[in-house]
Amino acid sequence: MDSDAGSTCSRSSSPDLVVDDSPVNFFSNKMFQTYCEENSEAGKGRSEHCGPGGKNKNRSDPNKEEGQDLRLKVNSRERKRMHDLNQAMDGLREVMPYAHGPSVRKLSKISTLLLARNYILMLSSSLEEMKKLVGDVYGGSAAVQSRTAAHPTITSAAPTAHLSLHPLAQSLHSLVGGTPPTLHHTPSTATPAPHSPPSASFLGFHAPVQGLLKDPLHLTGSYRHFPGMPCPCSLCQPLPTTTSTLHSLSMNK
DNA sequence: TAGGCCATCTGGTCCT
DNA sequence: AGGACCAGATGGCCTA
Repeated sequence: MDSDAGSTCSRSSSPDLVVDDSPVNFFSNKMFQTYCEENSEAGKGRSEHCGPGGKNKNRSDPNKEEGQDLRLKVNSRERKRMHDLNQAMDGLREVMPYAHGPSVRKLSKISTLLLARNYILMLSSSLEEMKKLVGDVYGGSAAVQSRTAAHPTITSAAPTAHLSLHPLAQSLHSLVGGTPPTLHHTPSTATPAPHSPPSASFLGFHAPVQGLLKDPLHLTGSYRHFPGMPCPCSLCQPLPTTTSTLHSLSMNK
């Protein structure tokens, strides 16, 4: 009943509603407002029927009207807060090296968080590797330090990730039976804009993996795996090399 | 049909 | 006092 409207706009973290990144625009969205109004009515009904939660105690309160208004306001705020949270989650999904698109099921919240965590860890370790590599190439850490000092943002993990991901992808997906496609190494385009977020194409993966893998984290086959990309499934968990904290990669659910 | 995921409501707690 | 944040409860939708 009441959740019909809710599910319509929230099931997919409001992809239909979010036509603008601005939260203000989002919440001034007519559709959302309509939903809120409808849901407010539904909320009343729900309260009267002692719906979810079943914690309604003062249904016969003399200040019922005021109490209801307050309750509706609080509910609306909470709803808005959760929508903001979902928007942020969508924003996180967008920058994750994972297949996007209408035909690909959206990552769940927990999977998004796990993937993001692994992604960060992988980039961190890749950055360390890159520093070592550059240090070796230029014969000393001084060169590295001078370069990083001059261009702090250029020490983005992107090239690093590209270099170190290659063996990672090979090893991981040979284990799971996937056939990691040849990584496109295009030196001319390998260097991203300094402030551009890491993307799959930048990391050398211009196309999704051909195979869809089953995984033990309840990700259905509709999820696409990128070779070497951090992935919430345990098979694709990157193997940390630098930090001890990386041993707890698989956050216990 | 069971289980996963999600949105929503709700009351409590903490902060400004 | 009002708002933000949190966690528990509940019910709907979807998929295996």
